[in-house]
Amino acid sequence: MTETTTLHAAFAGHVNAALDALEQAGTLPTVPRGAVAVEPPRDPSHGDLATNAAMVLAKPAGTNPRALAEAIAGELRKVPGVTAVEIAGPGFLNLRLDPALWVQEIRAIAALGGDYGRSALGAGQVVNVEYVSANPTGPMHMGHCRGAVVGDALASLLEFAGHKVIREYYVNDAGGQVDVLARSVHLRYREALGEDVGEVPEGLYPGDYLVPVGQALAAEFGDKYARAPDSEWLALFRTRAVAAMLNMIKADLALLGIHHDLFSSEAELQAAGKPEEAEAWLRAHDLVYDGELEAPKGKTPEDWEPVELPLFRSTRFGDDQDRPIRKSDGSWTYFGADLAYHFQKAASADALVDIWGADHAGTVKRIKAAVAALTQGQGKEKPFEIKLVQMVQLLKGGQPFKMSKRSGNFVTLADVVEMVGKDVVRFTMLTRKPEAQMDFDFDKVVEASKDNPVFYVQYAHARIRSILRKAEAEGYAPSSDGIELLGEEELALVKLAAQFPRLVEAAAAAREPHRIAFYLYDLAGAFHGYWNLGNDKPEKRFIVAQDARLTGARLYLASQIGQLVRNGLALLGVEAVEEM
RNA sequence: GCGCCCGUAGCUCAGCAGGAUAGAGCACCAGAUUCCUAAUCUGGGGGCCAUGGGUUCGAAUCCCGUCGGGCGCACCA
Repeated sequence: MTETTTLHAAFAGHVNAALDALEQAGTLPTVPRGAVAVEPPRDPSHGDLATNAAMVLAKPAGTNPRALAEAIAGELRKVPGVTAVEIAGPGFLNLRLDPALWVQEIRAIAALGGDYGRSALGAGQVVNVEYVSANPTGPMHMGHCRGAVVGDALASLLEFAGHKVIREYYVNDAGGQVDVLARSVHLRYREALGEDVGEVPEGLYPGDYLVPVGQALAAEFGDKYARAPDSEWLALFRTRAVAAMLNMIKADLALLGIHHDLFSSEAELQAAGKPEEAEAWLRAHDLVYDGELEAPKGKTPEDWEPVELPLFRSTRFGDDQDRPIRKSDGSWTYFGADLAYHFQKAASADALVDIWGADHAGTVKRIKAAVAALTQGQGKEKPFEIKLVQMVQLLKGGQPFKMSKRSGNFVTLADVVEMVGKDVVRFTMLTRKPEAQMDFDFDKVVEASKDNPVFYVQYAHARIRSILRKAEAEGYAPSSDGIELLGEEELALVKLAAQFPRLVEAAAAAREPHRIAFYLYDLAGAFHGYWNLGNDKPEKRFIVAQDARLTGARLYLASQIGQLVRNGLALLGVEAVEEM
């Protein structure tokens, strides 16, 4: 065997081979097997692995589950290492495996090291993951944090599952907000020149973070633009301000260990005429027309008046109303530029994933519609998913914490990372499924107590490193020589470890990195439980005096569990610490 | 009014492409420390999986209605 095959992958293959054999023998007609699963049963007394193949295939095959189960069982009994195959319940096939087979899985972890769990599932397909994409008008705040962490972990997970991943950030540097930014910076520029500007007027960004930007411009240009009309400085100040904000955002993201491959500028996209190209194509296919915008649903504002605008026919794709791609002054709406942007992304990827905040949920339908229309027109529709991460409610001592970029009085990501650390922030954001709302209580998280699952997991790794150090000092070394000496308790740990590869695939397919975090928590729990056996029973400790073979085998197991914890934490971007 | 997300133990949440008796942490109760890190572990009580229907061999999981919470609803981004 030149390639190391993990145990679950091997048995998925064995079940498949058994079905092949039955097809060839004419026992089973050729039917799709998509729903066939091979997984450990919830109840360990049911065996080591179970498959639902007979139940799932009975109906399409026109036979009954028990009869089919008998036939499959016959094939599976031939597989080396299978000690028993039982048919249970409505037609489950429960397999019991030779413990030696499980023990081999430890060697697989050792052989593959950091690659244990890596999958070819993605088959090299290029997936573009766009995440964060916060407006470049200020530093990152906690509202951006969840999407940033989830997107980054998802990107790592997809990579590990065999995709080529592009980590992309879309820079909205073309709209009205960046003009406001430029004017705010101009104010700070005049302030830096000695002018008393007083309070920052309503409608401009008041945050102190713009002060150094104004100072830099004052140092570079003197009072050249202090009294000049904005036509002379607006574009320049906008460019400078956006660049400064982007640098700040990149520094903030770096604190979380996040680095994008690509920053795409909306302004450059527009300068290159991409939205015009998209519009022309959509008009040619009757997907954009000049029409009257409907009044908003619900409460209609007093100043509502009908206008004619170029509209995209998103209602054809299930949206509530057609959406404008240009404003009445002819400039692009956010949507108009965004559809061109997504079209551009689709050209260099096999699939697209966007991570958005839930406050943008209302625009999902229109952009999905536009991407479907445009990529269909290009030949084949590109898979495009939008993962919405729900709001994070910031609490401090039970009191809600308000965040508002305009007030300039918000909780920055940098502050939080400084307070609690990157690992706590990242892990905490991943210990809840993204589509559920979340409370982030500072006092709780700052506590850094055992309430934080991240410590529980890191502690498991630290303990492993600790025992390996201690053993080395006492002259023991991990060794697979005595691996057959490992018993029930060790096997339970191995069985949990062996699930990692299929978990990676399931999590990647579902685009749900949080599953890795929960798995690591379980794994850490199993390890701590095993460790504590030694409290009552000295013979269950890792280091057993006078038994170098058993000690070596247990250290070998510990070492591989440590490797596994590192592999999982690496996907989440959390450090595996040596000691605590 | 409409769209999307959520509703599982007292609290915070898992539940793996419907699967066999619904899980964990916290809190509560009872225990464990001359012991490789007690930042830990062992045992116990606690559930009409919001609610009413439907789909099927089987539903916390899929479909429809209702109730409750969140987000959004012009040319903003």
